Amino acid sequence: MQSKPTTIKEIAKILNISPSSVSRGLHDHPSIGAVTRDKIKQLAKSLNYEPNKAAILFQKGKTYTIGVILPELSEHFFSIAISAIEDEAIKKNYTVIFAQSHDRYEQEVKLVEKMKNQRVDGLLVSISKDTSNFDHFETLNSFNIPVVFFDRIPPFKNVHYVACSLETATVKAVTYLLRKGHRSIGMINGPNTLYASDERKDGYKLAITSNRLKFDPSLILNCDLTEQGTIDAAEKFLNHKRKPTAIVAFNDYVALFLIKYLKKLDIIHNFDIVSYANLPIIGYLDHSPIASVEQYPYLQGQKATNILLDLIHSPNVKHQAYYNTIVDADLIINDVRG
Amino acid sequence: MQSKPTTIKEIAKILNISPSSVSRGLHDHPSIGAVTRDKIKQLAKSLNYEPNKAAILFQKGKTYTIGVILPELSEHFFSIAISAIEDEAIKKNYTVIFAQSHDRYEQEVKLVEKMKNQRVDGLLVSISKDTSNFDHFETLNSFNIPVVFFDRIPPFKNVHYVACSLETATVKAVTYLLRKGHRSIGMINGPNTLYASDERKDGYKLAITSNRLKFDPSLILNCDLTEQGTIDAAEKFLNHKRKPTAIVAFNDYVALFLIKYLKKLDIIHNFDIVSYANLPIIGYLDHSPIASVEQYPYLQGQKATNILLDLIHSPNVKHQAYYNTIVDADLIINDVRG
DNA sequence: AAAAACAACGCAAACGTTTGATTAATTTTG
DNA sequence: CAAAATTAATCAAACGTTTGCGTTGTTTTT
Repeated sequence: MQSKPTTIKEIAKILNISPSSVSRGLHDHPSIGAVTRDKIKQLAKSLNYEPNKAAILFQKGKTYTIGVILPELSEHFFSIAISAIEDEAIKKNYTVIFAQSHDRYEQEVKLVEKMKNQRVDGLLVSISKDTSNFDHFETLNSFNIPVVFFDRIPPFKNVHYVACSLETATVKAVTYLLRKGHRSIGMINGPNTLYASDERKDGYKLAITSNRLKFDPSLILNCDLTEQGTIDAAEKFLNHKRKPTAIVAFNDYVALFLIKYLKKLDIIHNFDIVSYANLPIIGYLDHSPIASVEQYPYLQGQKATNILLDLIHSPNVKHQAYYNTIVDADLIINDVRG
Repeated sequence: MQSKPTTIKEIAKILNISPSSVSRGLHDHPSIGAVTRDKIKQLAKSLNYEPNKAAILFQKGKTYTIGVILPELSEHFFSIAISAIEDEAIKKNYTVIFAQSHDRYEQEVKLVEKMKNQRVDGLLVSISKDTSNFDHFETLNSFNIPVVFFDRIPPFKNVHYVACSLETATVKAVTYLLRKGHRSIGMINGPNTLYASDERKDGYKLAITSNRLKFDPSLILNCDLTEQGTIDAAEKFLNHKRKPTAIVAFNDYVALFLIKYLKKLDIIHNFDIVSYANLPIIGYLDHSPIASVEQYPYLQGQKATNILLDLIHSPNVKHQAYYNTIVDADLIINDVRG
């Protein structure tokens, strides 16, 4: 009893007109009579006609689909971002397909290929941790598939991207700690492959030097963002000749690992920690960061999607201008301490 | 300079053979010579040929796409689940498209329609809070689109589903509290439209009665799962003639609202709270539930996806047997208290 | 040596929709 | 009233791939 979906052809046959007329009728094409148009629409509705999207996509060479590649959907930041992407896409009648790179470069390369095969109309990408080569995105260029990077973006400007000004945010964060009287501030930074790491570093430097203090590079440690990596960094700080009294953590996960470790050593009260917001309930922690950089994932997702849709709809001319959108990050002070 | 993707036709023309031969060559069809097959494959590779998926989908009437409809992607449980779904789907070369009902029935109905239009090969659904009518899924039946429900499932058995035995889990939870000496245990339950609410209620009853205690229905309160709803329920418990000493919260969000409220009143220490796991770091809370029901979202997502793919690949016969898969939930005791 | 079997390929239709070109019917215009 | 313009509809091709069937030419079987 499997009923096949109604087609334009069937409607045409019943009404004794041509399929093209039906198509035009359904699309309010000017060269169709009002009477037949109404008859077509009425019958279509009563037969529960649904356009066969596969056929349309095939015919038009467009898929009305945007692809999203991100490192890890279970990370709160990305789940919020893709939630925004879907909300925004559905408004414009686009469908979202997504895939996770699981922070692996090779997987990312494969997924870009896959998305290309799927003929997505555009691609939204947050690059993986260990992506330093960006050739796989070049291909998309020649196929005229626009790409907008968000949050985790490549370290150059000649691409479209939406990201936070983490530099500015970091300046705010470090300045806040300086105002609180801290004179030795450690930073557990991410890997150097990430542009986000550069920004944090630059912000740190800028905050220090513009307060006429001397910048000590050994107070910035790189970290692979794992728990062990965080512990290693923390240990180095504990043995540092200028043992920091405050630490800027790369993100809430690092902050969490750090807090866990410092709690275990029972020295958590000797430190003020500032982090970058990833987790929704970090503020409810026993010992939580005293301030957090809010990166507005929903807003980033929204903006990236709108830019992408804009590029999709814009004429095929090579853009020489790139969207380099910066979403302001804010420092959220977490007054209530546990 | 926008290069169009290579097609089978072009390959055929270059090799002076027919498109059908090229197609067969690429698919290792038996009735094609080994020599030409290799020539075809070689040329295809060198021309960077990628099959036009839209065309194939159209031709075959299959999309190799599964749709996922869930209430809210930013909820941790669902972000984990869909992460599993995608991981599982990509293994079998399926693509995932998803959409959020935002817990609204009307939206869910629309999305089911949309998914049907998209001609998904199958659908994975976690139903919205206020869905009590399930007609919109009936349509899919006649179109032979299998549906597997997961986690939030309809209150009847003649559908495919994967869910937790929340009844069993609740028995475990309440029994645990009874063993700890609690004699008045409150439950902040969800809305009655959810099957999950029934299960919790049944589990509660079962635990109480099988311990030869009398069941007091007024100790189970329904809640709309909002912060205010939680507070309302909490207030009722505080004014209850048998004021509970332990509370079973519908989920971590409710627990969070509850803890916040009880902390504000500074009576948090008078209560033991048990919850159902939604949030990754609930254990790090200042005051956290003493135990948590783990529902294994990743596992549920995996199983649901595999069942769906199974149904997709199984012959079109009407199944009279339904997959009713129960994933065991575990009670995780949270020994370390803040 | 004739008949049968097989291997390797081509032909053409099909999937559902859109769209430029065309025709037929009607109305307007000088 | 014939010619031109307008309206309303049809025709046919196209999008890329797959697949049942038919057609060769070659090899094996009797």
